[in-house]
Amino acid sequence: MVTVKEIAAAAGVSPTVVSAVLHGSRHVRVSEATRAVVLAKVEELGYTTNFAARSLRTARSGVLAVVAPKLSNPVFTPMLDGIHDAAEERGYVIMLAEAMRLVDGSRMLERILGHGQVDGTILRPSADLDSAGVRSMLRREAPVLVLDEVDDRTTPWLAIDDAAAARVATEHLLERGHTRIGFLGGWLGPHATFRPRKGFRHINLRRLDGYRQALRAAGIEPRDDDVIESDFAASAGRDAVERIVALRDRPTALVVNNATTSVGVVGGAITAGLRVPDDLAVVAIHDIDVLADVAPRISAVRMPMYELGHVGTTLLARAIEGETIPSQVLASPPPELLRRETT
Amino acid sequence: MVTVKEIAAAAGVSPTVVSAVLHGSRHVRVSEATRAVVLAKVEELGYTTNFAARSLRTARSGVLAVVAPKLSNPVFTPMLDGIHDAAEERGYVIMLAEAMRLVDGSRMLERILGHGQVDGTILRPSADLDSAGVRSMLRREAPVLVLDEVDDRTTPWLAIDDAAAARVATEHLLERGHTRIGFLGGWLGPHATFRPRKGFRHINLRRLDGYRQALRAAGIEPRDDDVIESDFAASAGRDAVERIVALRDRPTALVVNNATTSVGVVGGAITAGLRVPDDLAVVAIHDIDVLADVAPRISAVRMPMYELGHVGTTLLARAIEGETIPSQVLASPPPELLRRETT
DNA sequence: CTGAAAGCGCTTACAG
DNA sequence: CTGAAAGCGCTTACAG
Repeated sequence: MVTVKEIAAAAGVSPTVVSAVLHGSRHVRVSEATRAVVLAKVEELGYTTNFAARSLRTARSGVLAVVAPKLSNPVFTPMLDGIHDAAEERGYVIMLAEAMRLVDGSRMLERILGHGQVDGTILRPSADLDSAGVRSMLRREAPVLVLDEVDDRTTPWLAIDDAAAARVATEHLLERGHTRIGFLGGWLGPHATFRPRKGFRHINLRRLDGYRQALRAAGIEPRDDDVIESDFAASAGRDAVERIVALRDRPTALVVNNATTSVGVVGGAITAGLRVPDDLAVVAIHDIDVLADVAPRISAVRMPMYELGHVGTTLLARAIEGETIPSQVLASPPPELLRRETT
Repeated sequence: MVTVKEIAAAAGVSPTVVSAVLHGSRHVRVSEATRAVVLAKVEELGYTTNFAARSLRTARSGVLAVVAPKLSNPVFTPMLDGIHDAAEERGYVIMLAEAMRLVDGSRMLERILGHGQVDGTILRPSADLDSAGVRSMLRREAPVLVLDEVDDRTTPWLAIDDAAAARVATEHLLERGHTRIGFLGGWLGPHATFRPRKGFRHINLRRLDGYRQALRAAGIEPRDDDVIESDFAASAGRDAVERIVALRDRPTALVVNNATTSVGVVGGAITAGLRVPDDLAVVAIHDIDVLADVAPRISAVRMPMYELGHVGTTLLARAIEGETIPSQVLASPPPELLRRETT
């Protein structure tokens, strides 16, 4: 392996100068001639940086960890794009980890908790913020930013206005003339397996709040039996629709709190012989590519996930540089309704 | 930050012993009593490994880079699961990178090409193996394994029997009585923007081969105009179906060489007023969750992507340890037909 | 404009 | 069973 020392020897300068040529220095000034010689030798001998050595010396790795549940969820795709773009702009590289895999003793958790490998972490929690792995992460000295969720502890967070998103969806259905609107999703009510900390309104509950606000604003009292608990799997939509169809007295429209589930909802409704949107209208919260390709195309509320990822990563980079960063709701762009064929 | 040296001082032993307690050593033996004291101090002072220092010393980072086009493609989900599982078993951690982002000068490429950060790379190429970034990666001394594709250069590869997958799909349609079967996908024929190297049959062309083999085995001469070039985007399926519907003389069944596209194909067919499968039968190559949730549910050939990722990662780990690994087609499990409602 | 030297924290052959 | 010492490759205050 070619080292700085070898380049220095070949170019007839000191390692100091090589290092300065490679990425500048406040203390060292290099003449154009020297710089050219060094660069030529770097090229000729095929020098590449040893990042382990650099990290050890500078106490910076240039790596950000991104932890999320089910990274393959298409909802995260634009968020990851935003994270990548901001990371590149700020000189960082991304290490991705599934939250589910961060069990005690996993290699990845070891690295996030250790030194010299990860400068900071973006954590997109699932409803349960309180796994042992996550808790130890929050105790680490390296900065953590909670993304797409609100945290009532001291960790800084950046979230979308989820209540507004559900309001936009519900208002759209109200405008289409519906008065009996259901809200379908996971981890919502008394049957949820996840128990939020006392007084803490997690992402799904904040959306539920928005849905209820919109109904009340239209003079409709929300009904608890129109809040339909389901799972997050794609198949959960089909299961839920089967239950809904069996009801004698049922909603004529649904706000579906999960883009993937909405595909199953519409698929299940059609299989059950319902006409969509005539017998059942559907709006998904979150837009994903496939919603525009199924038949009928599914209406959705676009969430600013790219912007969330981009702004969040920039905030984390600032935290790493020592700034104290504020927790906040992403101001713009607001959630936006995309009307398609299911409403 | 707590260091090995500090633990040693607190426990009244040398750094040598601390290191040996933390992860064994061929040369150093430690008594149970000493071990207990060291571990107690590690716990008490909250020691965590500095991975930069370890990597520098051992010349191993324990990090594998995984490079693929569009990681969010659901087709890759099980492959990434397999990679993660095998990595964990072998003591590695994964760094994910989008191939498209590995442009010249990107931070991530820099790291893959440098030392001390990445021990080896799994490369799932897109049809064009020849980007500048990829080429320089193949020139690096750190091992590279090409996954889910065949490479005619010296890089070792592990691939699925893609011809067999297309054969299975085509044979199923033949059994259902179809005699006019089309093959729809990207980068197939003379109109493809990608030009494979002379004599090189890339993944899509190998599937095309399998489709033709199955037709010929049934005594049907493949027709060039039944090979329908499309894009990989989900919307490409809708566009392609519009073109197909417009034909006076058209296939009654399609093998769709892309799971996401197949959703658009079925959606577009329904929007165009076709009955699926009566007017148009569809089989996708690759099974993804959503195919089982749309209406009608889409038939597919399951590809062993989890196994591909798992075996491939194990091979790469062996290559890193100095073994010469053979290029091969994954022997089992074979591609398997999942019959649903579109055939 | 350039060089000599120290040191980041770890692991490991070697000596006892 | 344990310790002293070297060194991985880099960057950086400091001296000139």
